[in-house]
Amino acid sequence: MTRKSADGGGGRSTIRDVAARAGVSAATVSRVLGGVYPVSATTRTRVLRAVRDLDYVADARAKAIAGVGTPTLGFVLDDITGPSFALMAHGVEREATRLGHLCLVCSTDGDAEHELAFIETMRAQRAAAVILVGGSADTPEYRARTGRVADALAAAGSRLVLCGRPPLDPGAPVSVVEYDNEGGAYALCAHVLSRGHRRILYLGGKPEHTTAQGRERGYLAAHRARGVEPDPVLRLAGDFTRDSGYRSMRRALEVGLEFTAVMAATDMVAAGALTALHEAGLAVPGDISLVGYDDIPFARDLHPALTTVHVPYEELGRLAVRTALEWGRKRGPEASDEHLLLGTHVVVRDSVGALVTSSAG
Amino acid sequence: MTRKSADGGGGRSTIRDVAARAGVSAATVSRVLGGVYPVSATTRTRVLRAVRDLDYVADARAKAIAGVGTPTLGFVLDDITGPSFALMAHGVEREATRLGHLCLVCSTDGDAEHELAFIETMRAQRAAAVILVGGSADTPEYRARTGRVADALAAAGSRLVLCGRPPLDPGAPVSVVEYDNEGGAYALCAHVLSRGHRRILYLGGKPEHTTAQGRERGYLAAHRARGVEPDPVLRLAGDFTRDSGYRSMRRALEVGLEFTAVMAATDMVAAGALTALHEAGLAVPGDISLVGYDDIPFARDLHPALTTVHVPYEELGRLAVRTALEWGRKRGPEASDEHLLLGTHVVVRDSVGALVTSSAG
DNA sequence: GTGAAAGCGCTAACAC
DNA sequence: GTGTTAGCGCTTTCAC
Repeated sequence: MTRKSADGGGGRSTIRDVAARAGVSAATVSRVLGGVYPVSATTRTRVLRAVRDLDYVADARAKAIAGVGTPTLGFVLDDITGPSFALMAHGVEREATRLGHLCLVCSTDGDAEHELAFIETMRAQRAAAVILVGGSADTPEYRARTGRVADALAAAGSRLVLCGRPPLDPGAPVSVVEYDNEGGAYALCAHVLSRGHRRILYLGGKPEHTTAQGRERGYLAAHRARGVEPDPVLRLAGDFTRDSGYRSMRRALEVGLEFTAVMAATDMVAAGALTALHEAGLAVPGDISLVGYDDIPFARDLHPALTTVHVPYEELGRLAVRTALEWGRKRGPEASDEHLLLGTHVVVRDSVGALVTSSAG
Repeated sequence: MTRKSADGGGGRSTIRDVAARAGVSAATVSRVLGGVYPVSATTRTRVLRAVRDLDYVADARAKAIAGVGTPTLGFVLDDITGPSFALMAHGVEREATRLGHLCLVCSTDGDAEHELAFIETMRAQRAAAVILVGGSADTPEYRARTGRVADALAAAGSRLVLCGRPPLDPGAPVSVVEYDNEGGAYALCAHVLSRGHRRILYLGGKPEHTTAQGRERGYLAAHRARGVEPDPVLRLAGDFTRDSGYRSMRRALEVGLEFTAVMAATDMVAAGALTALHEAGLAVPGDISLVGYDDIPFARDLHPALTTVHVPYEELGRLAVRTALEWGRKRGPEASDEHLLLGTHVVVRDSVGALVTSSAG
């Protein structure tokens, strides 16, 4: 048999199989399935019946290549397991499907190589846009290479969007949708400072990570605005996990670091730190104050409820796809590279106490 | 201009553009890009140079249609935002890309209609498999319709896999990879019972949800095995969110339900419940004991650390794709419908106390 | 209204 | 080694 015949239950059937069964041409089948083209009622029913009989579904890839496919959108994130990533991913996915796009995902576990490879794959898939979700390690190579893929994407009529990640070098054809990372950290730290604390332990992330950097800048700036020089000894690197927070806190306690408050780079880190504090018999906020960052749902259920900064993560994801898609629509005579900066705000709960001292700082 | 010419920076270029620029035929370009076909060194370099110049990337959809595409795999979940979903999703994604597959995602927010629609889309995309992640509402219609799409997928050489969701009616062409949901609940509840508790409040999920049902069955079975008849008044429905746990707990307290322990359907629910308990001035486990389910990373950081049941979620996700793909490979003469059942285990932490009574129960 | 034919971007069988 | 040709499954002119 030279030609596969797709009978009822067999392999996938093609438009020609349907055409044959209905006694019409493939073009006619395409037309009735297409919707609005004039077709006689009887032909239409015959075709529809054949479609049902064969359980036919048109091959989306073939349609795409013929120019009428479902647009696709790629998105990349470090690790979907992190609550803030999950929120952004959710926003991206919801908005994309709302706008009739398919979502191709990839998690990179922070591997830049992997990220680049996926972007290339998306280019091959002719994705309408690719969204990079969350911060990344910021190195000159990163900027150069990402700038290059942004160019490639742009040249192919697609678009790179940075979601929750700072812009590349100016001129790079990217859209960026981020939140005021540094500003949030500044406000948060200012709050802690205002309660009298002067030695605030900063439990950070990887030093080269953009998100970690932004938050640290906010921490530093808030101190300086108050005229207090932050002790470098109080800044510890780590990563954004619960375990990292736990370990860092233990270490800090073991080596006898002196501090009255701790500012964790994320709520997850804060959670781990809190447990370490409890285990050491320290009361929060009685002995030590603690703040996080992200306002994940869980933050309320820590004990004490965690003071933190709220970030509109889901909104961020939604905006990223909207921005990307709108750009695609109005692109042409100078659609300027957009840069959205969403606001954050600190949500005060019960984890920071006032530092009572005999003399004001 | 009748033919779009893809010069350096313009639109996406085709294999013919590359061929023209290199002064060879499209077939030759395809061959050098393909890899192993014999091509003269000089031709190869010329072609490669043209590829670089044009920044050419072959259209994956066209390749797919020609029979050499990157296989794709669709996966569906309720809401990526839930920690256990995120874990499974991570497992799925990691394993899929490890095996060279692309991942198309879709979250349904529990909407069965949406789920079905996405499966249909996956069929159109000729996905190698579609994985349904997490439990679902279990109704006769659900079974019938899902069975039908399973058939359709099977007929098209694809595969439906249920990950963390119980099997459909026997005979349906699906693979299922689940964990011992009921068994875990049984063990957990038995543990609480063994500490002397007899009135255990069950904070459940939606009554028709398979996961909620399984856990409730475990709760019930453990009671009966101990010879204690569970009071129906102590079973409250809700959903799997933190807020639901918080609200249910408050209600339970307000209406004066009597209980000495609470078993929450998930750790998230437990987190909310814990906060409500704290707010009511009740000590855990001093006054009331509490257990969760899922063992999400956060569970350790609740105060007290939460006793819960550990589920190998990420592994579940990985196995789901492996099962699906292996099935595709060895399918043919009776590859039986697989059904994997992974074990769970309770992890005892600090949230349940012994109930001291004058007379044993 | 409907069919034949060309074309989307690619690969593979078949020449030379 | 390399070009030509014929598909892959679909849509869309262009005739009739």
